[in-house]
Amino acid sequence: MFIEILPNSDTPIYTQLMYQIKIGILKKEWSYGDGLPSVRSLASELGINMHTVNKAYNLLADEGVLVKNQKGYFVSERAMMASNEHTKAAIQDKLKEILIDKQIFEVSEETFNGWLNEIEKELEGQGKADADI
Amino acid sequence: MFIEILPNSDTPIYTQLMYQIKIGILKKEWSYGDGLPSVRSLASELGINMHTVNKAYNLLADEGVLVKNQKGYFVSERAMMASNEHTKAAIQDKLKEILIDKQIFEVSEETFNGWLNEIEKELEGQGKADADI
Amino acid sequence: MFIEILPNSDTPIYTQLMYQIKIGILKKEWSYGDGLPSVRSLASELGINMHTVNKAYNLLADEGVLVKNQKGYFVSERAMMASNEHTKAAIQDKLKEILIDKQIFEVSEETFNGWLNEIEKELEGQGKADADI
Amino acid sequence: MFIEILPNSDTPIYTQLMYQIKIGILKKEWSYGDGLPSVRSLASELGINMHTVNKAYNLLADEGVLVKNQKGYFVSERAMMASNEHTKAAIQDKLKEILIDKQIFEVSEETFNGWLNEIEKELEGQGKADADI
DNA sequence: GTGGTCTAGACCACT
DNA sequence: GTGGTCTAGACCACG
Repeated sequence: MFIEILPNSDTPIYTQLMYQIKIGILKKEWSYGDGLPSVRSLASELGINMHTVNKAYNLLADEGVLVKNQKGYFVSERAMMASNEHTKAAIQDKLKEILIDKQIFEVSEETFNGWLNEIEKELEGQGKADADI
Repeated sequence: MFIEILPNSDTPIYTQLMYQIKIGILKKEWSYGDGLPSVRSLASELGINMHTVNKAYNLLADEGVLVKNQKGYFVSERAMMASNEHTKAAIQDKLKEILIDKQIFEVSEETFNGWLNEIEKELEGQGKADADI
Repeated sequence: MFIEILPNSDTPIYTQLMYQIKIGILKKEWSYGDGLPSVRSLASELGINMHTVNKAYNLLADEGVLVKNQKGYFVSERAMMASNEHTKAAIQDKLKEILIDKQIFEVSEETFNGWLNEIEKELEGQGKADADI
Repeated sequence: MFIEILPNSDTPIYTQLMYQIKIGILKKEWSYGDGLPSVRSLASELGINMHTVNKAYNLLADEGVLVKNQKGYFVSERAMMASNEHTKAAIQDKLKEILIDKQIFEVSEETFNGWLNEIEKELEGQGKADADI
């Protein structure tokens, strides 16, 4: 799994990391039960601080995406990632902001749907390939 | 135009304000050339800091949604709000995050489309009413 | 509110702090909506690190005991502190451990109930006094 | 005696093991003078580290629940398990934490007593059955 | 002045 | 060698 971090982005590093890991799971580069790199090794590999990785891992554990035990962090069962109310509300809020900007900046329905498809195709990645076998 | 600010919210006040103004424009409560309340008056009306209103107005001017002259801030022509590359990229980034979470938390296509429709209907709101006249 | 931290205890400082704040709320030394000391001021007052206070505040916010906004941390409404399943399970697990030790070490029913009453009386504190008025 | 270890748990394995052994004693599956499985055999049976079993046994010996001699670890007399001051204080501290959370999260007296009874019944378990013989 | 983020580095608990 | 805790100190976002 190649994780790319942009240190000068306005999204915090730990947030970037959370999404990169989620993408890795969606692309089936990690599966249920797989262990993630240790906090310290991933930190040194990415050239960032241990605590930043730790924060990302912990938030993912709070969301139910990862589980932790004394041995480290692991990908949890999909069933555990049930979206709670808080998560749902957050998604809806973000969606509302996007739709407002879509209308204000007059992004056409075609362009918007093009983006949707493009991103969904990108997220399938390896998973799609597997399905084709 | 009724602007509602939630002081206890994760989203910064200036961001809330930006979206509330955009909603006002979408609902046609303000049209091209209309002047916005002065920074000071809006700040006191909403009970928030003057600098916060100023920041929101300035960012909206950066986005091309408002224009500023010696008299104050005004709603710009829709054509001026053409999405520049930066804005487009921002929308796409947000969209990607949403779609990742949608898949990770297994939000069904139906539920997601339901949200989309619900929000779009909400955004029509007053605008729709006007059209009916 | 006097908060006492034992740096050499085996319970982490942030946990001690969480319980001390909860006690403060139970004793009505803080009420709904009251703001807590700033992360940095409480840290310096207690002679501990800012991040430790921050962790305690954040965990209390996760539990619903506090709410945070851009202005700081505040005591949330009692209704918001609804015990979720996770919290309940944690309490039950702890309770089971206590009852096991109670029986293993042959703590009599009388002694145990004495402890219960003693602690509950201690927790009433100022609240009881108010009720007496 | 069936000992169940949950490797994915917040409570350390050695702690889980300590309580499982205490439960075994309460349920009279081991009595005064009975020898416990050797450190190595129990470790391999449970699929955990030898040091972990050793730590649990040693702590139980510290608490007076087990005694150690050249032949191994044995259940000590009930009288030896008399709660020392340190143990008492530990129980009271835990109890205080529970009662704080009970009040903060508004667990009703009925619910709480329900939990108490449920757990005590569970701890009788096999012991109760023996008594019936 | 408030909290948020990030870094650097130390010591400890668990296995 | 794993994560957990704590400290110290810097820079940024928000109001």
